[in-house]
Amino acid sequence: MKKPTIKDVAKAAGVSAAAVSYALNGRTDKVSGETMERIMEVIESINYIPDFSARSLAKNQSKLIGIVIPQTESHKQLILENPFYSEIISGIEGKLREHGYHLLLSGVNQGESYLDLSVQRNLDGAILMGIYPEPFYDGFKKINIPIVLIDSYINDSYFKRIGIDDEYGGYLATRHLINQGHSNIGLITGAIRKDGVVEKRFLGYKRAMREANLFYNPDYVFEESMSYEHGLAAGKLIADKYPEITAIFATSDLVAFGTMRSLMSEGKRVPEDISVIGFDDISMSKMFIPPLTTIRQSITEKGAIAADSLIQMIQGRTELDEKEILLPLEVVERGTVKFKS
Amino acid sequence: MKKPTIKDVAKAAGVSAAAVSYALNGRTDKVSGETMERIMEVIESINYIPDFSARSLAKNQSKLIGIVIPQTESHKQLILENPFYSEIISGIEGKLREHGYHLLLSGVNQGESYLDLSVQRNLDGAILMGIYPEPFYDGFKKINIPIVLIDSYINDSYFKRIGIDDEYGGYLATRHLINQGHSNIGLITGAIRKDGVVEKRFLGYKRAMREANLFYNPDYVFEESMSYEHGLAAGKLIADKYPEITAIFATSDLVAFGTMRSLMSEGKRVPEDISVIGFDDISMSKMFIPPLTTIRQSITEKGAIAADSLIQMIQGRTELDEKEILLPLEVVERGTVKFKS
DNA sequence: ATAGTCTAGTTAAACGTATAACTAACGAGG
DNA sequence: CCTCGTTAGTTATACGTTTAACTAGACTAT
Repeated sequence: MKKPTIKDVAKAAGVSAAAVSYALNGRTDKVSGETMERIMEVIESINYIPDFSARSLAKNQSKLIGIVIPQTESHKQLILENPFYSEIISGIEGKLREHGYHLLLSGVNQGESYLDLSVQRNLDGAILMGIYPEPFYDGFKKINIPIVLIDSYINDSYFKRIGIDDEYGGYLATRHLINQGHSNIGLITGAIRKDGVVEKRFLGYKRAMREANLFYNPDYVFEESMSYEHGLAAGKLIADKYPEITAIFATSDLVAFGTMRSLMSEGKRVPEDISVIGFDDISMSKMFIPPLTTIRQSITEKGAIAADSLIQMIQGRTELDEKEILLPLEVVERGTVKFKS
Repeated sequence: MKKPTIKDVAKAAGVSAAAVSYALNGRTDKVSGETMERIMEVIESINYIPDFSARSLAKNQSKLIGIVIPQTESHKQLILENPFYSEIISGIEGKLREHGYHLLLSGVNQGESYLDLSVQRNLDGAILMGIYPEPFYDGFKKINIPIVLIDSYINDSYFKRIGIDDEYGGYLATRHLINQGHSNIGLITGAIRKDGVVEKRFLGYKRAMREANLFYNPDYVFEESMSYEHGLAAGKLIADKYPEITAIFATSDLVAFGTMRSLMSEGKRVPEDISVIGFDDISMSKMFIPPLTTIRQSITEKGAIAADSLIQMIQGRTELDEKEILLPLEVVERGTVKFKS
C-alpha cells in the first residue's frame, strides 16, 4: 500500500525513470508520442501522483506561495477576524489555485520567523499585507524571492505594490461629507504611522477640509487603532464631548461599526443626527443596519491581482510591469450619510 | 550567496553532516554537549536554516497540515467571506504555529483534487469543514493520514470529530423564543441534508415546539441556503405573507442579518414587532445594530481544539481519545429577542 | 589482560524527482 | 561507404536531509 513512485511507473511502462520524468514535464523532444501515451496510461492506472517535496528539492521551486498577515502581540491568533483580510485571502487563493500554486498561510510574530519559513519551505514567492519594521523587508530581499506588497508604501523597486490611492480615498470620503453640508467632521482612525495607509487617508481628510475652506480641528481626530473597539470608544467620546460634530469619517468599516454603535447607545441617531462614512466596503457593510455608506475598493479583486502579479514575477515576465498597481475607488452611498439640514 | 546546507555547517564545525543532523534533532546520545554547542554556534553564525523539502523527503513527514473548506460551484473563491470559516481558521493557525506545523489552505472544487494535494504535499494531517460526498472521505482513509472533521456527522471511527450538539442548539434557540412567549416561530435555514448540521438544528426546533405543545407548521420553515441572501428573501416573504409569525430562528448569524434587513425594509421593527435569534455568534454579531441575540459557540476555540486533536493524532497519542468532542453552547441574550406582549 | 559496554561520533544508503551527458539506431547527404 | 544529425531514449549524478549500521577509543568489570 505504499504510494507509487516514478520508478513504479517506469517499470510498468517498460522505460527508465528519466523517461517518465520527461513525459511528466511534457518534453516531447525526449519521448515519442507513443511512449508518452503508454506512460500516461500507467500513471492513470496505478494512480501515481508526483511528490512535491522531491520535486521541490530537485528543481528548487516549490509551487508554494506564502502569505503573511500582521499579528498583534496580544493576539495569538490570526487577525482573520477582520473580514478585510479574509476577503483578500479569498481572492488570492482562488487565483493561485487556478495557476497550480498552493497557499501557505501564516501569521508572523517576531518578524524574523517568517523569513525562516520562506527559506524552509522554499517559497516561490510571498504576499505581504500590513506594515512591518524595516529589517523585515530587507530579509526578503536577501533571500531573493519575488514579493508583492498589499497596501504598503514601502517605496523600493524590489517590491511590487498593489494598493489604492489612500490619500484620494480619504479625500473622497471627506468631500462626500462636505458635499452633504457638513463642516464639523470627526476623523476616527488607526495609529498614524509614517507611510501607512492611515496617514494617507488622514492627509486626504485634511486636503478636503482645506479645499473647502473648513477649519481643521485636531481635537476632532481620534487616533488609536483600526478596531471596532476604538470606534466604540471614540463614538462615545464624540457623543459626550463634541455635540457639534455632525459627521464622522471612520477609516475602516469596522471602526465605523463601533462608532455607530456607541453613538446610538448614547441616543444619537445615524444618519439623522450624525452621519458616518466608512472605508473598504467589506462584505458585511451592505448587511449592516443601516447599511453603511463607505469608500468601496474591490477587496477580493485586490487579492486576485496581487496573486496574478506575483505569478508573473515568478515566471519572469517583468516586461509590462509597472511597480505599482492602484485599484479604483468610489463612494458607495447607502444609509449612513444624510444631508445636513 | 547560495543558501547554506547542512554540509556547510559540518565543514565549518569540523564534523560530519550526520553529526549536524543529530544535533539539530537534539539527539544527545549522538553528540556531546561540547560538539553540540560548537555546531549551534556555526549554525547561528552562517545563518543556516534547514530545508523542509529535503527533510520531508527523508522523514516522510512534512509538518504541513491541510485545511479544506467547501466551495460552491458558482464561486471560484474561498467562502472565506463567511466569517465563520475565517474565525475557525484563525483558531487553527494559531495552534498549529505554536506546535511547529504550517498551514496549507485550499478550497476544493471537484472533490478529487484535494486528495491529490494531500499526497503531493505529504500532508501530515488535514482538517475538513463542511460536508462532502461520501467518496471524498474514503479517499482520505486510503491515503491514511489523520483527519479531523469539523461540524460533520460522518460517523466513522477513522475520523475524529469536533463539533457542537446541533440538535440541542436548535432546541435552545427555539425554546428561548418560546420562553419569551412566542408560538408562531419561523425557521430560516440552509439546505437540509441528511446528517448535516442544518438537519440537526431543525430537529431541535421541532423538539422544542413539540415539548411546548406548539403546532409545528411546515409553512414556517424556509429552507434554502446559509447565506445572507436567503435571509433577505425569507424575511421579505415572512413580512409579506406570514404576519402572524412573531419570532424567527435563523440557523446562522449571516442568515439572521439578511432576515432582519428585509424585515426592517418591510416596515417591521426588530425586536418590537418580531424577534430574531441567530446561531454561531460570529464576531460581527455583537457589533450589529441591534446586537444579535444568538446561540454562542466558541468559534476560534473550535479551530484551536481541532488543531490540537489533529496534532495529537499525528503524534500517535490516541490513548485519551474520544472520537468526538462537543463544545458547549449557550444562548447569549442581546437585542433582537423580546418578550411577546 | 581480556572481553564487554559506552560514548561520540562517521560512512553510506535512502527518500523521489530532475536533468546534463551520454548513446544506440536510423536516415540523409555527399 | 562514411560522416553527420536527429530521435528517443538511458545512465548517472545531484538536490539536502535522515538514519541504520558501523567503528575507534575510553572506560569497566572480572
